[in-house]
Amino acid sequence: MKSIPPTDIAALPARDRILATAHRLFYQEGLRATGIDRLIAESGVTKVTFYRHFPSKNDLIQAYLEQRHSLWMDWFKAALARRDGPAALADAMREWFASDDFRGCAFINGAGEMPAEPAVMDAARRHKAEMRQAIAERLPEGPGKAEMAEMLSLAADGAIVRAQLDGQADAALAALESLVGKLAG
Amino acid sequence: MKSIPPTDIAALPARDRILATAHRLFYQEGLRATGIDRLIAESGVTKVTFYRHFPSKNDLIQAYLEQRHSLWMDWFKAALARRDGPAALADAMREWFASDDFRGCAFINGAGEMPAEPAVMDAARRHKAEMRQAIAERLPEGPGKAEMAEMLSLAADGAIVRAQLDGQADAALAALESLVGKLAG
DNA sequence: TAGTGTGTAGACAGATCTGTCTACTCCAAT
DNA sequence: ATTGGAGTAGACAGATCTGTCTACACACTA
Repeated sequence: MKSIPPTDIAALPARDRILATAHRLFYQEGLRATGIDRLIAESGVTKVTFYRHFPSKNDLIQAYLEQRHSLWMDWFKAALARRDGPAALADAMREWFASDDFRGCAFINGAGEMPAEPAVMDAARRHKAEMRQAIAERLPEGPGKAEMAEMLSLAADGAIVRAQLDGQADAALAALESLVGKLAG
Repeated sequence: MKSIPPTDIAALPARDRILATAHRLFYQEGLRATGIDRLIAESGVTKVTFYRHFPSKNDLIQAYLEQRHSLWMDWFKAALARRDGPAALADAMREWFASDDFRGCAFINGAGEMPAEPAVMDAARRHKAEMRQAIAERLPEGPGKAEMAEMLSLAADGAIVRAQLDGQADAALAALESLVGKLAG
């Protein structure tokens, strides 16, 4: 999976530069760890421009989470479609974990960091619900479909966390593949 | 599971009051979201006392993570010992998720929030490694033991994240129990 | 008694944070 | 030509943050 978002932002309009920079820094370094002066410097805009497009830092955080959700979910659905059955999930995770900028799930990270922000918690909940739905849609119809989607989602989140904390993907992927294999067998 | 750490701190020595307050606030609200003036006010100590015991906020964060690890792991091992087989894991999670102060895993939250702090990332990695080991130790000897421990750990982390983001435990527990049942079957 | 350790009160400093504002320029549309 | 939108430069303000410091009191031990 290529970086989300694009890293060459110079030709973008100011708003997109800000959002791309925010996306990169918020995801890599944390929401509160990223100050607006740094966002402004790296976006190549001025403060007036920054605040013209995003009235507050929280607005930018929300825009970042929306963009993240949209881009990630598009990628996820496409990745799941490349192979039949639950093994597609492991393949998708392998691809994601291998990307240079992988640092876990932005929504898990955000919810852990800013539990007092309803917008962040809502975004996280909705993101995960849609991830489960995407997984479910690729499963064969039948009485165990919903349960299988729940279990696969649990496995995926466990693997995401494992890969993030390990700082590398091998053990997470091995465990995920074993688990998916058990569930598919 | 009763709250970690104790909530009635008035009779404790100053250092323990600081650490207990830090534990509560860091876990509930986040590391950076908790400022030292608040810690000081709620600990009932002065600034000199605070800094006499913890030379910096980062030192306090580390002490918090160490205490958290120690208390949680003691509880986890005891909880796993109450029942034979992988179902003990689901029981332990049920107990934890039901506690009033449950807000996910302090180590996942910390790693998501402060990836640039090696001490936080190390603590998270070690915590999860010891959790996997605790799970493994309760499994029967055999060729698939290590793999099973890996899969159960993945399931546990997935359930932890799910319960945290949902803000309630039902779906997480149902999914975990299904998954554990599949693995044990 | 003297020394040490631990506690109190809270003022202070500098850094960093988020957000507000003035003044100006350029471009496109009317 | 005029207007509006979007961009520039960067100063400024107040709040919040982490950490430093003076002065003093009390308890315990040798």
